[in-house]
Amino acid sequence: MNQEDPLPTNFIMEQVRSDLDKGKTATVVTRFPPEPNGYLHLGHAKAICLNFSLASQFNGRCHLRLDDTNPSKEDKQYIDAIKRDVKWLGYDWGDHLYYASDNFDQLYQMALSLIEAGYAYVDDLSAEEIREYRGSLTAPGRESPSRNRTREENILLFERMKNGKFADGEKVLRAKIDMSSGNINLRDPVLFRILRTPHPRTGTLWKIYPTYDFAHGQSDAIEHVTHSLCTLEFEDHRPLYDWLLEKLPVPSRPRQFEFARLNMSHTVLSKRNLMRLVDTGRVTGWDDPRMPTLSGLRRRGVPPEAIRNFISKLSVSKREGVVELAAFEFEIREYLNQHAERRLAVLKPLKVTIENYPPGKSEQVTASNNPKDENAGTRLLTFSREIYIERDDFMEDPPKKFFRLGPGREVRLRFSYYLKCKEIVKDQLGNVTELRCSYDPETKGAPPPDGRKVKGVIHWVSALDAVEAEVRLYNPLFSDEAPGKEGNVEDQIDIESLKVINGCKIEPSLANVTVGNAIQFERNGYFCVDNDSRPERLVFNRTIALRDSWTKAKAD
RNA sequence: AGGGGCGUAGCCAAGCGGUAAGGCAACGGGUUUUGAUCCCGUGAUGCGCAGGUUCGAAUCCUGCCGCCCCUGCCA
Repeated sequence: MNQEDPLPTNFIMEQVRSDLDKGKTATVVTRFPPEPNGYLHLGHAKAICLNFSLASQFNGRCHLRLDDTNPSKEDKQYIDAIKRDVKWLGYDWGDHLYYASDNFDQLYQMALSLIEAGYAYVDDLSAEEIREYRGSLTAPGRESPSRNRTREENILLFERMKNGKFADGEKVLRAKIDMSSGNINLRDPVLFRILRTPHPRTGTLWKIYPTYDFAHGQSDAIEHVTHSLCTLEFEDHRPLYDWLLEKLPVPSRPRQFEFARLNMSHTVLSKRNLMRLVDTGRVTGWDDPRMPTLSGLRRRGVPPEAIRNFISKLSVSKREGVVELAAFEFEIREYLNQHAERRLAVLKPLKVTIENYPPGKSEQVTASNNPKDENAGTRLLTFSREIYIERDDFMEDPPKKFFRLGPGREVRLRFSYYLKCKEIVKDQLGNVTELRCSYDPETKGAPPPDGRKVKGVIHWVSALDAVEAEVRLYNPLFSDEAPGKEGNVEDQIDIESLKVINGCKIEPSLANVTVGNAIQFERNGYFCVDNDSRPERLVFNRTIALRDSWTKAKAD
């Protein structure tokens, strides 16, 4: 994964370069440390790309570390999903898969050494009391009565915590730092807590678990991580991160650097909100194609390359902002335009009978698979007397700038002939049910001898070999720019975010497309086969529509 | 008694004392058998505000203002 677009420089790269130049470190080791308590989303993608590409640019390495220090929230199912998603994004951690839980024993020993050094103590205070003693943002905290226990007593108590002699929450191990610090993280933070919940990996072996603050920096040190990247809300934790590394017998000295997390318009990117959407059943699951999860984007047909390009163009800074959805959509189209093969598919079919084309006759026309890629080759399409065109490509009473079909109008059928509308057939309700047209046999793949021009080119499918399919059209989950700012996200879902169309007529070659392949339905958008698709019932997802200046112009 | 961050175009963002990169969006124009793609063009006399230092300031100094984060035994 070395061949990415050149990354714009950013403050973290500059830091690394300078550390290398000054000899502060010989190699670069980063890590992506998700907690296995949910599915990865676009926000994680930023962290993944950042950590992996930073390491690869400097010929270092990036670890995947599952930060599994809280068994009450974590679950095994998430671990596999996380690994699968990171791989799908295009990154490889090689042999460097780690778990914070691998370090439980070492962390316990380190805690012991902190106690020995007089920097930690077992506290009897309840959770509520600790909160009370902590003080407030503007008032200093008070020292716990347990703060001055002897080392011996602390060690004994800590051992008993470990051996399950106390109930959950009865005691905690705290660092002894400064209850009057302006930084609340330094007011004797909790290092270990009692939790009888079985752990997905260590089972019932442990009755106590380290907190994030105690586990993270030390795990970084144990893995010899050099640059530990995290998001802005951990800036306040850095003094504690450094304090622990200084006091503990650690094998290396990692440093923490913070960057702004990704926010995107019309999207929610917090585990809490995504979980709500899933739990309330407002989406079909974590992999609903409308979800900004990696599994959702994958099912939607968004190529991992597009995600990587998007992230790499964002650059990295400490400014909290909101990236417009359009910037992401641009990268999806950009990639798909180069790589997706083109096919003809009629979403809302309108039957056309070509009166001057002999009944029973058919012929083949050649169609380019991808004008952007000569190697993609060509394919043959059947042309016949009866075809389907898009309902939206016909208007009985067209406005001035409408270039498509209308009574007496002529257009080109893509890759084949000129077609002229002679007559409209309607049902009793006045709905247009069929068009009777004529074609010009002298226009097959070439301009007519008389040089007349048509402005419109429309797609079509022969009634002879068209295949039926279901197509699911997606729009952003939220029409609101900043969903969830107030109120519940699940109540803000745009009902237009999913439209299912049945009875679409698509060219037969589309029946052979497999999951994971991107296809452009010409003039419509980029599509992929959904997991729900079966040979007898094809289902396609629209990844994203083509840019459309026509409907935009119409709206003005 | 508070602590930690951040302010450059609608959005993202370079810039590191020498006279405001780039991308997205938007808007014009051209090409086109996808109203797509592609190509060309248009935007900050000004960098949160006010002072100061300097020949010269988005960059240095001072003071304001605005926004975000922190009082889980979550991460």
